[in-house]
Amino acid sequence: MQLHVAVVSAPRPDIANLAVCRGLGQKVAGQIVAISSLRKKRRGETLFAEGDMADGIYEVVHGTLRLYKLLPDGRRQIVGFPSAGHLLGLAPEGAHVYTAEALTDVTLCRYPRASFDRLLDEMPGLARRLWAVTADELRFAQDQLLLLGRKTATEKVATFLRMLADQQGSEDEVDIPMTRNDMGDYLGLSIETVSRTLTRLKRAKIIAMSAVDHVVFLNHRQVELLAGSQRNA
Amino acid sequence: MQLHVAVVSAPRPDIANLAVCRGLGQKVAGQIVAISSLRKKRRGETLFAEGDMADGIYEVVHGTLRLYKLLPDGRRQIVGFPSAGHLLGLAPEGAHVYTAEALTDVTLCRYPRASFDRLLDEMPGLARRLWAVTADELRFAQDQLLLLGRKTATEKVATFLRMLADQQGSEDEVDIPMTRNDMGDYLGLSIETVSRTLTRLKRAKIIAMSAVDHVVFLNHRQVELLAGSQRNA
DNA sequence: CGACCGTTTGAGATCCTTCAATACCAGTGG
DNA sequence: CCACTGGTATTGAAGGATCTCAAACGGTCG
Repeated sequence: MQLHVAVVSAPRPDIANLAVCRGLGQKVAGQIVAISSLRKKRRGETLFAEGDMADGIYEVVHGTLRLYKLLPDGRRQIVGFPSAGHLLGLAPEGAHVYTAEALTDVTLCRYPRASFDRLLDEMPGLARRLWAVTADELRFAQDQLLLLGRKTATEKVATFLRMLADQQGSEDEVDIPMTRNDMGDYLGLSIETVSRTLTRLKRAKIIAMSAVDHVVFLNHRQVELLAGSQRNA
Repeated sequence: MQLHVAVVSAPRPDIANLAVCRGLGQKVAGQIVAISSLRKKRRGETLFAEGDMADGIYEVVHGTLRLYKLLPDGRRQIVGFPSAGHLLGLAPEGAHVYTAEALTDVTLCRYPRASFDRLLDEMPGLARRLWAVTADELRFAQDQLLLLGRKTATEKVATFLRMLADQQGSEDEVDIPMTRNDMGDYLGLSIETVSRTLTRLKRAKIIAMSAVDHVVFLNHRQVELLAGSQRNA
């Protein structure tokens, strides 16, 4: 239902160096692009839901998604906010284990399961690359376990802001592309606690906010300390 | 400092079908065994610490480990209790991101980084297998995120008991091989809360305990409900 | 038997949540 | 231009789940 053909015959330049391909040969990268197709979702739309059969692997080209799991009564845990360059649906087989929704308008590159499997057999480096990517995600998830299990609300928020900043390559300013609700469901906090914590950080002159979705770090030292950067452990 | 030579020249039968090898050819499995060496640790000993250079990959042959991360002030989050068949140190490069300690006496099989890398190049199926294993661990970690971020103490404990039971292949009895302290640090709870929660489950006739480290499920239905098994979502 | 270590229980404090009201902001229609 | 509306964010007050501190209990091992 997408523009496969158009894409394949005239891939856009930014597709040419997709993250999956990085580190693989030129020819090989071409083969990957050949099986891919673009897909777009508007803000709020669902890409796939927890429990759906995983019929493909996706790479985010543009925009940000929200991945989450639900408890029967509706409590939600967001497990990630993948943006450009991230892969999802990496479970090699079976059903998706989380729901993926567009946080902003997004463009994705889709690799159908079957073709992808074939490529895995043909291209020696690919599986290894996917292993590396998945291992990285695992490491990230384990950091998040520490955050959810053992950090206080203030530490959680500080960690989150630093994380966003790193992701945006910004040293002392952050845009927050998600709502307080999303932040809360990512950090294991209520929306009110997120809000109050930000207020407290403002009052303590650790951050400033020019808008509800824009934070400036005033006291880097303190932010690092609260985030409990691994290096100082 | 271990019995490498003895092992390599006379691998014990149970080593022959290690988990890494599963699904790989007979010949290929032999090659893997060839680069491996056995290592033993006694209860309480440290296999490697967070921050140590990852010089190898380990597979648990016998016993159980405790993997954890620390905050600067000593707060601890246990990220897993790998037992026979599990792989660790799967980060393809760099430093270990958690500490690994022996929960019980353990036997491990070690694959040195360098030799392992060589094998990865030579054996097409291996990287893919490692990808699958790592993806599985990731899925598990994400379930744990939901637990830590959104479940109540009672739900956490119930989930934990069911998880242990599944692991032990037992339908309605569980041995708890770790202390309350370990349980707490795994579930993001204090040791007292773990204890009180178990007491409440006992009083509610949902479980019974013949010893501090042995639980019997009395009301399966209720345990499942509390654990919030994914399927009912 | 006594010491030790882990577990349980109790009481009080704390952090975070819940419920409720208010504030803010962008978009819409009068 | 401004009031109105809907959605999100902030703030307040009260309650509750979990934590901390402290003491008692229980099993194990010399």
